[in-house]
Amino acid sequence: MIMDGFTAIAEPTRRAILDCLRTGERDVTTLVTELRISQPLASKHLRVLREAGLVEASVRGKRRVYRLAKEPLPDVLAWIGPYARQWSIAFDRLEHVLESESS
Amino acid sequence: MIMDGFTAIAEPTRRAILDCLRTGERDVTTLVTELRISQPLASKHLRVLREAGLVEASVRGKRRVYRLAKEPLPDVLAWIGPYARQWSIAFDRLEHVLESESS
DNA sequence: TCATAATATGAACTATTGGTTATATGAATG
DNA sequence: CATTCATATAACCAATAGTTCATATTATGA
Repeated sequence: MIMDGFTAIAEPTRRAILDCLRTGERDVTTLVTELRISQPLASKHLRVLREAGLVEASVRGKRRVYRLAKEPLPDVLAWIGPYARQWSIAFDRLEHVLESESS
Repeated sequence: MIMDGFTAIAEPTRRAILDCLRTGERDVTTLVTELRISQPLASKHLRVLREAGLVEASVRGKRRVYRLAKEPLPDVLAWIGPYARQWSIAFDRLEHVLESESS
Protein backbone atom coordinates (compact mmCIF):
# COMPACT_ATOMS: atom_id res chain seq x y z
CA MET A 1 0.00 0.00 0.00
CA ILE A 2 2.32 2.67 1.35
CA MET A 3 1.12 5.97 -0.16
CA ASP A 4 2.86 9.31 -0.44
CA GLY A 5 1.44 12.46 1.09
CA PHE A 6 -0.14 13.59 -2.16
CA THR A 7 -2.12 10.40 -2.61
CA ALA A 8 -3.00 10.30 1.06
CA ILE A 9 -4.71 13.69 1.00
CA ALA A 10 -6.40 13.07 -2.35
CA GLU A 11 -9.18 11.19 -0.55
CA PRO A 12 -11.92 13.36 0.98
CA THR A 13 -12.56 11.11 3.95
CA ARG A 14 -8.88 11.13 4.85
CA ARG A 15 -8.84 14.91 4.68
CA ALA A 16 -11.86 14.92 6.97
CA ILE A 17 -10.00 12.71 9.43
CA LEU A 18 -7.03 15.05 9.39
CA ASP A 19 -9.25 18.10 9.85
CA CYS A 20 -10.89 16.36 12.74
CA LEU A 21 -7.56 15.52 14.36
CA ARG A 22 -6.41 19.09 13.90
CA THR A 23 -8.70 20.07 16.76
CA GLY A 24 -7.30 17.37 19.03
CA GLU A 25 -6.61 13.69 19.34
CA ARG A 26 -9.37 11.12 18.91
CA ASP A 27 -9.78 7.40 19.28
CA VAL A 28 -11.16 5.36 16.41
CA THR A 29 -14.70 5.10 17.74
CA THR A 30 -14.96 8.86 18.11
CA LEU A 31 -13.80 9.34 14.54
CA VAL A 32 -16.29 6.74 13.35
CA THR A 33 -19.22 8.51 14.96
CA GLU A 34 -18.09 12.03 14.13
CA LEU A 35 -17.44 11.27 10.47
CA ARG A 36 -20.26 8.73 10.11
CA ILE A 37 -18.14 6.09 8.46
CA SER A 38 -17.84 2.39 9.14
CA GLN A 39 -15.24 1.23 11.63
CA PRO A 40 -13.23 -0.89 9.18
CA LEU A 41 -13.12 1.98 6.74
CA ALA A 42 -11.81 4.28 9.45
CA SER A 43 -9.13 1.77 10.36
CA LYS A 44 -8.11 1.46 6.73
CA HIS A 45 -7.80 5.17 6.18
CA LEU A 46 -5.98 5.56 9.46
CA ARG A 47 -3.51 2.94 8.39
CA VAL A 48 -2.84 4.83 5.18
CA LEU A 49 -2.39 8.08 7.07
CA ARG A 50 -0.12 6.34 9.57
CA GLU A 51 2.05 4.77 6.90
CA ALA A 52 2.28 8.10 5.09
CA GLY A 53 3.50 9.68 8.32
CA LEU A 54 0.58 12.06 8.69
CA VAL A 55 -0.80 10.70 11.95
CA GLU A 56 0.51 8.80 14.94
CA ALA A 57 -1.26 6.43 17.28
CA SER A 58 -0.73 5.44 20.84
CA VAL A 59 -2.39 2.58 22.64
CA ARG A 60 -4.32 3.74 25.67
CA GLY A 61 -6.08 0.81 27.30
CA LYS A 62 -8.14 -0.84 24.64
CA ARG A 63 -8.42 2.46 22.79
CA ARG A 64 -6.10 3.63 20.10
CA VAL A 65 -5.71 7.36 20.17
CA TYR A 66 -4.69 9.07 16.95
CA ARG A 67 -3.18 12.50 16.57
CA LEU A 68 -1.56 14.55 13.83
CA ALA A 69 2.16 14.06 13.30
CA LYS A 70 4.19 17.07 14.44
CA GLU A 71 5.32 18.07 10.97
CA PRO A 72 2.82 16.51 8.64
CA LEU A 73 2.94 16.65 4.86
CA PRO A 74 6.53 17.81 4.37
CA ASP A 75 6.62 16.55 0.78
CA VAL A 76 3.38 18.25 -0.17
CA LEU A 77 4.33 21.50 1.51
CA ALA A 78 7.73 21.53 -0.15
CA TRP A 79 6.28 20.91 -3.57
CA ILE A 80 3.40 23.29 -3.30
CA GLY A 81 5.44 26.21 -2.00
CA PRO A 82 6.26 27.71 -5.39
CA TYR A 83 2.59 27.54 -6.40
CA ALA A 84 1.44 29.45 -3.34
CA ARG A 85 1.94 32.88 -4.78
CA GLN A 86 0.36 34.70 -1.86
CA TRP A 87 2.49 32.75 0.56
CA SER A 88 5.76 33.27 -1.23
CA ILE A 89 4.88 36.94 -1.50
CA ALA A 90 4.30 37.04 2.24
CA PHE A 91 7.67 35.35 2.71
CA ASP A 92 9.44 37.80 0.49
CA ARG A 93 7.85 40.79 2.17
CA LEU A 94 8.73 39.36 5.56
CA GLU A 95 12.34 38.92 4.54
CA HIS A 96 12.55 42.45 3.22
CA VAL A 97 10.92 44.00 6.24
CA LEU A 98 13.10 42.12 8.69
CA GLU A 99 16.16 43.02 6.69
CA SER A 100 15.49 46.74 6.64
CA GLU A 101 14.62 46.57 10.31
CA SER A 102 17.91 45.03 11.37
CA SER A 103 19.90 47.73 9.55
CA MET B 1 -13.47 12.43 -15.61
CA ILE B 2 -13.31 15.89 -14.03
CA MET B 3 -10.93 15.68 -11.06
CA ASP B 4 -10.39 18.04 -8.18
CA GLY B 5 -7.05 19.71 -7.50
CA PHE B 6 -6.05 17.15 -4.88
CA THR B 7 -6.50 14.21 -7.21
CA ALA B 8 -4.91 16.09 -10.08
CA ILE B 9 -1.63 16.61 -8.23
CA ALA B 10 -1.61 13.11 -6.76
CA GLU B 11 -0.11 11.79 -9.98
CA PRO B 12 3.69 12.20 -10.30
CA THR B 13 3.67 12.75 -14.06
CA ARG B 14 1.11 15.51 -13.70
CA ARG B 15 3.24 17.19 -11.05
CA ALA B 16 6.19 16.92 -13.42
CA ILE B 17 4.15 18.63 -16.13
CA LEU B 18 3.23 21.44 -13.76
CA ASP B 19 6.83 21.84 -12.61
CA CYS B 20 7.87 22.01 -16.22
CA LEU B 21 5.27 24.65 -17.04
CA ARG B 22 6.34 26.69 -14.04
CA THR B 23 9.45 27.66 -15.96
CA GLY B 24 7.46 28.73 -18.99
CA GLU B 25 4.83 27.64 -21.48
CA ARG B 26 5.34 24.55 -23.61
CA ASP B 27 3.61 22.82 -26.48
CA VAL B 28 2.68 19.16 -26.21
CA THR B 29 5.59 17.84 -28.22
CA THR B 30 8.08 19.67 -26.04
CA LEU B 31 6.52 18.22 -22.93
CA VAL B 32 6.57 14.77 -24.48
CA THR B 33 10.30 14.92 -25.19
CA GLU B 34 11.25 16.66 -21.95
CA LEU B 35 9.32 14.26 -19.74
CA ARG B 36 9.88 11.20 -21.92
CA ILE B 37 6.27 10.12 -21.98
CA SER B 38 4.06 9.03 -24.86
CA GLN B 39 2.10 11.69 -26.68
CA PRO B 40 -1.35 10.27 -25.89
CA LEU B 41 -0.42 10.08 -22.24
CA ALA B 42 0.66 13.69 -22.26
CA SER B 43 -2.59 14.74 -23.88
CA LYS B 44 -4.60 12.80 -21.34
CA HIS B 45 -2.81 14.26 -18.35
CA LEU B 46 -3.07 17.72 -19.89
CA ARG B 47 -6.77 17.25 -20.25
CA VAL B 48 -7.08 16.36 -16.58
CA LEU B 49 -5.03 19.40 -15.61
CA ARG B 50 -7.08 21.60 -17.91
CA GLU B 51 -10.40 20.37 -16.53
CA ALA B 52 -9.13 20.84 -13.00
CA GLY B 53 -8.27 24.43 -13.86
CA LEU B 54 -4.54 24.07 -13.29
CA VAL B 55 -3.39 24.79 -16.82
CA GLU B 56 -4.66 26.68 -19.84
CA ALA B 57 -4.02 26.10 -23.51
CA SER B 58 -4.03 28.33 -26.53
CA VAL B 59 -3.90 27.23 -30.12
CA ARG B 60 -0.91 28.66 -31.91
CA GLY B 61 -0.75 27.38 -35.46
CA LYS B 62 -0.97 23.65 -35.28
CA ARG B 63 0.67 23.71 -31.88
CA ARG B 64 -1.17 23.81 -28.62
CA VAL B 65 0.71 25.81 -26.06
CA TYR B 66 0.03 25.06 -22.42
CA ARG B 67 0.77 27.29 -19.47
CA LEU B 68 -0.06 27.37 -15.77
CA ALA B 69 -3.34 28.98 -14.77
CA LYS B 70 -2.85 32.33 -13.00
CA GLU B 71 -4.12 31.15 -9.64
CA PRO B 72 -3.73 27.39 -9.68
CA LEU B 73 -4.76 25.02 -6.91
CA PRO B 74 -6.96 27.33 -4.86
CA ASP B 75 -8.72 24.44 -3.16
CA VAL B 76 -5.50 22.70 -2.20
CA LEU B 77 -3.88 25.89 -0.98
CA ALA B 78 -6.91 26.77 1.10
CA TRP B 79 -7.07 23.36 2.71
CA ILE B 80 -3.39 22.99 3.33
CA GLY B 81 -2.93 26.42 4.88
CA PRO B 82 -3.56 25.33 8.49
CA TYR B 83 -1.07 22.49 8.09
CA ALA B 84 1.69 24.77 6.86
CA ARG B 85 3.01 25.71 10.27
CA GLN B 86 6.08 27.47 9.00
CA TRP B 87 3.99 29.51 6.60
CA SER B 88 1.36 30.52 9.06
CA ILE B 89 4.14 31.48 11.43
CA ALA B 90 5.63 33.63 8.68
CA PHE B 91 2.23 35.19 8.16
CA ASP B 92 1.80 35.97 11.81
CA ARG B 93 5.24 37.47 12.12
CA LEU B 94 4.61 39.55 9.02
CA GLU B 95 1.39 40.89 10.44
CA HIS B 96 3.04 41.79 13.71
CA VAL B 97 6.00 43.47 12.09
CA LEU B 98 3.87 45.50 9.73
CA GLU B 99 1.61 46.49 12.57
CA SER B 100 4.37 47.74 14.83
CA GLU B 101 5.89 49.54 11.85
CA SER B 102 2.80 51.51 10.97
CA SER B 103 2.44 52.80 14.52
C1' DT C 1 -6.10 19.46 -52.57
C1' DC C 2 -2.73 16.12 -50.78
C1' DA C 3 0.53 14.87 -47.58
C1' DT C 4 2.19 15.61 -43.31
C1' DA C 5 2.76 17.38 -38.66
C1' DA C 6 0.62 18.12 -34.03
C1' DT C 7 -2.72 16.88 -30.98
C1' DA C 8 -6.81 14.66 -29.27
C1' DT C 9 -9.68 10.73 -28.63
C1' DG C 10 -11.44 5.75 -28.37
C1' DA C 11 -11.03 1.09 -27.13
C1' DA C 12 -9.10 -2.17 -24.38
C1' DC C 13 -6.28 -3.86 -20.51
C1' DT C 14 -4.34 -3.82 -15.89
C1' DA C 15 -3.67 -2.19 -11.43
C1' DT C 16 -5.25 0.24 -7.68
C1' DT C 17 -8.58 2.08 -4.62
C1' DG C 18 -12.51 2.74 -1.69
C1' DG C 19 -15.98 0.32 0.06
C1' DT C 20 -18.47 -3.72 2.19
C1' DT C 21 -19.16 -7.92 5.38
C1' DA C 22 -17.23 -11.18 8.18
C1' DT C 23 -13.66 -12.52 11.25
C1' DA C 24 -9.49 -12.23 14.12
C1' DT C 25 -6.89 -10.08 17.95
C1' DG C 26 -6.30 -8.28 22.23
C1' DA C 27 -7.29 -5.67 26.36
C1' DA C 28 -10.72 -4.90 30.19
C1' DT C 29 -14.13 -6.35 33.15
C1' DG C 30 -17.59 -9.08 35.49
C1' DC D 1 -12.01 -17.41 32.69
C1' DA D 2 -15.68 -15.93 29.66
C1' DT D 3 -17.51 -12.10 27.75
C1' DT D 4 -17.55 -7.82 25.81
C1' DC D 5 -15.57 -3.70 23.88
C1' DA D 6 -12.26 -1.50 20.63
C1' DT D 7 -9.64 -2.05 16.75
C1' DA D 8 -7.36 -4.33 13.02
C1' DT D 9 -7.31 -7.44 9.21
C1' DA D 10 -8.95 -10.62 5.31
C1' DA D 11 -11.54 -11.53 1.44
C1' DC D 12 -13.99 -9.74 -1.86
C1' DC D 13 -16.41 -6.37 -5.23
C1' DA D 14 -17.23 -2.28 -8.05
C1' DA D 15 -15.45 1.72 -9.75
C1' DT D 16 -11.83 4.26 -11.40
C1' DA D 17 -7.13 5.50 -12.99
C1' DG D 18 -3.12 5.01 -15.77
C1' DT D 19 -1.22 3.11 -19.80
C1' DT D 20 -0.75 1.66 -24.63
C1' DC D 21 -1.95 1.17 -29.50
C1' DA D 22 -4.62 2.58 -33.08
C1' DT D 23 -7.34 6.09 -35.18
C1' DA D 24 -9.58 10.56 -35.73
C1' DT D 25 -9.15 15.56 -36.15
C1' DT D 26 -7.31 19.76 -37.57
C1' DA D 27 -3.98 22.98 -39.43
C1' DT D 28 -0.09 23.85 -42.44
C1' DG D 29 2.49 23.95 -46.51
C1' DA D 30 3.87 22.07 -51.01
